[in-house]
Amino acid sequence: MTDAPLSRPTPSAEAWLDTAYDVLTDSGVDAVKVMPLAKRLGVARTGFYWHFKDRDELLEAMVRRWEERNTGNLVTRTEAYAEGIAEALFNLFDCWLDPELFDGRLDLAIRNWARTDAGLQDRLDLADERREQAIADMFVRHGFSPDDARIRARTVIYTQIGYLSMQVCEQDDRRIAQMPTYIHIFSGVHPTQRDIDRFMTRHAWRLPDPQQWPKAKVG
Amino acid sequence: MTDAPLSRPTPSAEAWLDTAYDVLTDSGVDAVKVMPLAKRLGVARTGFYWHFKDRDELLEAMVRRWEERNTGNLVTRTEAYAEGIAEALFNLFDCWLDPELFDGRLDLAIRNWARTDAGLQDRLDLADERREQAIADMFVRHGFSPDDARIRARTVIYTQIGYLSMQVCEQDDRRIAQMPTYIHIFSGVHPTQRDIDRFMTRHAWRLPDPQQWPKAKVG
DNA sequence: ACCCCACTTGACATATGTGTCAAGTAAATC
DNA sequence: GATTTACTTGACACATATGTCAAGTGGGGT
Repeated sequence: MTDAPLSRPTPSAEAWLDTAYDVLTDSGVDAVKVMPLAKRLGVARTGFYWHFKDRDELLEAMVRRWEERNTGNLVTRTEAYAEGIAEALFNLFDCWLDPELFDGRLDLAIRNWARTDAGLQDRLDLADERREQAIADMFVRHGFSPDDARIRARTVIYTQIGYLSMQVCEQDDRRIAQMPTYIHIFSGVHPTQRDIDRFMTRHAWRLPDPQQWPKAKVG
Repeated sequence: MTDAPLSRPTPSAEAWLDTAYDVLTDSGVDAVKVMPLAKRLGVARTGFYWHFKDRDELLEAMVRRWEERNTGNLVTRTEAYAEGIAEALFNLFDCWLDPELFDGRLDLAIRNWARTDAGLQDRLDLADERREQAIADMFVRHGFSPDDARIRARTVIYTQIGYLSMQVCEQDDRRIAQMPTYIHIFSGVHPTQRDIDRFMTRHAWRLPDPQQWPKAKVG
């Protein structure tokens, strides 16, 4: 694992990286091997070593891609302006819908990989602590006690990681329809119609039919 | 993968199996290889093939071990008698504390493995559906609407799988202390002092100091 | 004392992976 | 048109894995 920042990868290095990413996210690190990647790219295996020192350097590049993405965006979403806890949670939920904000498949792959790589596990623990703290702070800002906020933050995080880990595949519209209920469970508060509409409008293009937007419950 | 039931393993087959289990649960399937297992056991690698047809047969035996354990016990816990939803959830939480009832490490290992094995993923999906249904039924019995019950069941399951997936390591007493709060989040109801005492008594031997048992909140 | 059964072993054949190196190619620069 | 630069290649050396097989060992039953 090098410390030097990977200097603007050439198109071909990029291709190795992209293929490695695909394999990592859908089969795990153990499947990221130079020989199969070469086969997939239809080039000679040895060319790899011109672009990367060794397999580890490729893997390190992938970890970078992850670090620069998931946690930062998530923390930023928790800091967005919100009138109440429901709106704040809706803001956070944007991450679960937009792969640009949070790459769930990559997060899961990194998480599994970390199980057998102590160094990576340390980096992951740091990321997790940052995420948990950011979400707990959000609850505190909306009037929850610090202890309660921390456990609620964990519930939110564990639920999302559990969702990813269980490979649930639902269509966006179904997931979105359930989100107001999740908000109620996580916060004890029913989102208002205004909260729901704001969220649904933001994700309207993911929803086939605006008539099916959920209605707020009296609460 | 054979269909014949594994007939009463010899002591030595048992040793292969146990070692394989250890490696599976702490490094994943990809690490379960005959050669390293042999090294660990200090015997010749080839002896393995007297006890098992091939590597797949060993893996299949491990999946059996999992199927015969986790889901069955969990479903049974959801069916235990309970005066209210809080007590019912406490009953379920026994699984998260007693490795005899639910082997979290094994569950996680199987889950990761299933990501690259379609057949196993199917078996896992069936297990997950059974678990979800059992927990949802439990909520319904305690007065929740079917839709709400289902999402609450998912929250409970995802939270636990997320907890496992995140490799959180906390001491039993800290986890136990937080459980009443989780109960409140999952059900919207604060457990009574009676619920808490019943649960704490059951797990007293895991708790160093009875003075620190949590107190019920007015709710 | 014998042999057989349960089990173990080392040698072999083969596949798949890593990484090095000197030679090859093709396009841009001089 | 010659040279340099960027990149690719096949041959080599080596490690690690799977699975087969014929030969070996050692304890219990006859």
